[in-house]
Amino acid sequence: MGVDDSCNTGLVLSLGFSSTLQTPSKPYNKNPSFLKLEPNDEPSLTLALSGVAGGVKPASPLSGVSSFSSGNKPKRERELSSDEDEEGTVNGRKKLRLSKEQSSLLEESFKQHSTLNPKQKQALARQLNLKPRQVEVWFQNRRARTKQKQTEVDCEFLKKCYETLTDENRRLQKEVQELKALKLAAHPFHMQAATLTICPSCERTAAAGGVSDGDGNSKNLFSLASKTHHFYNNPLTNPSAAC
DNA sequence: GTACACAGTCCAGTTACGTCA
DNA sequence: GCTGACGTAACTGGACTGTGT
Repeated sequence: MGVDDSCNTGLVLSLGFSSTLQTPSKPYNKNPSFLKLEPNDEPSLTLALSGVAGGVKPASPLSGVSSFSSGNKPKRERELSSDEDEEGTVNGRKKLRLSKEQSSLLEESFKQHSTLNPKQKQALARQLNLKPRQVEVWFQNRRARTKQKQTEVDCEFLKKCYETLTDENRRLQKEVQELKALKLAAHPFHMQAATLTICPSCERTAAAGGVSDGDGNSKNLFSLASKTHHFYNNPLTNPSAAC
């Protein structure tokens, strides 16, 4: 799909929304998870150098080697408490199915806060007759699913944006063509110069083609065109951004 | 004040189990 | 009964933060 294609240009095109960036209120979160798009949010496209744009988590120079220097216990060993392998399974991985009551209570809790502090986790685990680790895992997976769903919704929204902008671009291109034709009809002698530009960023070059109007005033041949282009106040639809 | 170790937590990605068509 | 797809519990590894020494 064209929208998803990356060009290896080092540029990042992102769609942002002005009003409701929902971030969970907890100390550990540093990634912009749980970004929610609301129907009324104004989309804004930004173009930035990859890795320079805000919100991009910088890769640690030590990533990939940090485990060598870690003196920590292995995670598996650390996280398995003494009562945790009591099922007697080969690798301690016996999957259980949460009951409907457990699931609905977890859901209720998740609605109130998508992360848990240790006390909440303990309390919930006691209430559900689960291990705190299970509650923690459930919340992690639940957050991941929420994010995945949100990503899918965002993707659909971006597709629609793309289609809308494509249509808009087509319409504006057509309008430019019509205005050029109109201008040619009004100033047939300047046909050659008039074909030079359609873009405000080229205006300076075009101004060299200005002529005297007989009163000694230099007239910009492209004043009409540049006025037309100044309609593009919206950066989303400004064709000069593509230049 | 700084450096280090450690515990705790997060996320992204993966694995593996249970269920259902 | 077998099988593949799917949902999800559980795991792994890296990164980060807070705390104690």
